Parts: sequence; structure tokens; C-alpha cells
Amino acid sequence: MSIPLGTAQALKLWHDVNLAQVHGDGADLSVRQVTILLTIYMEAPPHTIRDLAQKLQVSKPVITRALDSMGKIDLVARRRDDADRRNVLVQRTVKGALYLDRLADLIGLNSKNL
Amino acid sequence: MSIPLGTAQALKLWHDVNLAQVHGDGADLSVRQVTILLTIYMEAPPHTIRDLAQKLQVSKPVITRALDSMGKIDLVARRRDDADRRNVLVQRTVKGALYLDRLADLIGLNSKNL
DNA sequence: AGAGAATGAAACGCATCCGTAACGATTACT
DNA sequence: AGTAATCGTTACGGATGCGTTTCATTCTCT
Repeated sequence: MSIPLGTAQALKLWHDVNLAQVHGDGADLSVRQVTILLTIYMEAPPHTIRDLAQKLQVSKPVITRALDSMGKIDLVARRRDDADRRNVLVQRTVKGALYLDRLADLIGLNSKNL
Repeated sequence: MSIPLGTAQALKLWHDVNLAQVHGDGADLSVRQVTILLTIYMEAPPHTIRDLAQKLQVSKPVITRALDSMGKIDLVARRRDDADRRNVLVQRTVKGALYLDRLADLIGLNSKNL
């Protein structure tokens, strides 16, 4: 199913959802952070810091710090890998899933009047 | 025309476009900045700082500083209002239009495989 | 003309983020 | 065992953004 989105419609979608994020009470994440969060929840686990950094083409400290800030508000969690204790496994949380559900709702709602 | 976007599709769209922004050579703007930029280009002029602040429900300094940083890379321009010299009229630029065209393309491309 | 309102910018303090370069812990290799 | 490689984190220096408050300029209204 292919609905070519007009320029104006695409930009209106982007504007409205972004505006909702700015107003929203939820933590307003940076573009990098949302991208990392989405990768964690959309791709199959396990996720290590190195994998995420490579997949998103950013440095490892970027991932570490994003996990720090998002972990602080329980959007994501860390766990040591018992098999290889150098690795850190990034895990999903209920709050993170809810956050993305809400985001998907916003996008979905705003994409219906196109 | 109403195509209800599934949760997974909506999130994939958001992920892919955001990822492209992260990778893109273009200036990576904050969520607030993109929203301001989109408002300037999608709504009819004239745009004053006060109008933008009120429309987006943010403080005026947020607008001023966003225009500072986006103006520095020619995504937008300022001009004094000759009728009321207190006002600053925010103006579009070629580079800003190109930036949004590219963004719309990204959204459009990524919305075609839903 | 003069008091007051309105507009945008600048100042201040604070928080966050980035890139690079080290660093400690753990595992792999020989 | 002992050296080298891998992984994630931390440290450092710098840049940017935000909210609030203050400020200079310009207009309005009497």
C-alpha cells in the first residue's frame, strides 16, 4: 500500500507531532535519544552498546550517555551479560514501551487527516 | 483519505527519518528548532517573535535563540518591520526551503512502504 | 511632551550534550 | 601465566539550549 505523501502533508505531520512532543509532559528526548530508544524497541534483542553505536553510526559514549539519561527516567534498563561480562545488555521497560505507544498514537492520529 | 498507521509502521517511520537526520550532513536541529522552522514555512507570514512564541507556547527567548542559531546557518532571516520598528519579521530563505524539501522527501520516501 | 506598555534581545546561572582521549574490567590468544 | 584485544565507562574541554530576569528601543495614549 503506497500513499505518496505530499510535501505539505509530510511537513504538517512532522510539525504537529514535534509540537506535541515540545508541549508534552513527558521527557523531551533529543533526536539521537529517540532514535536509540526506537532501535532498542524495534529491533530484536540482544542490544549491546557496541551494536547500537555501530548500527546508528555514532560513538559509544553517545550510547552510554543516552542510556544514562533515559535509564534515569526508566525508559530503558541495563544488565550485565553473564556469558561475557564485558557486555552490557540493554533492556526494555514498561515505561519505555508506554512512551513509544504514546508516540505511535501521536503519529497515527496526525497521519489520518492527510 | 484515511490510512490508519499501525504502531510498528508509525514508529519505523519516526525511527528512519530521525536516523537520517542524525546521519545527515545538515545541521541537526533540536525538536524545538525544527518545530519553529516548520511553523515559519508552513504558516502565512508575517511572523514575529511574539507570534511564534505564542503559537508554539514557548518563551520569547526560545524563539530569539532559535532564530540566532538557525540564522547563523541561513535557514531563516530577520528583518525589522518598517511599519512598527519594535517588531522583527522572520523571513524564509532559499536554504531553509531546501532543508525542508529534503525533510519532506525523507518523510515521503519512508511513508511509501507502509 | 511624557508616562506607560509592548517588543525583542542580552545577561545570568544551570543543565545537557558532543567528540576525543584515557581508563578499568574482562576475555582471547599464544 | 602473561600479553594483547575488546567492551563499556569516565574524564576533559567545549558548545549549545533553556528559563527567568533585566534591558534598550519603539510605539501608544493622554
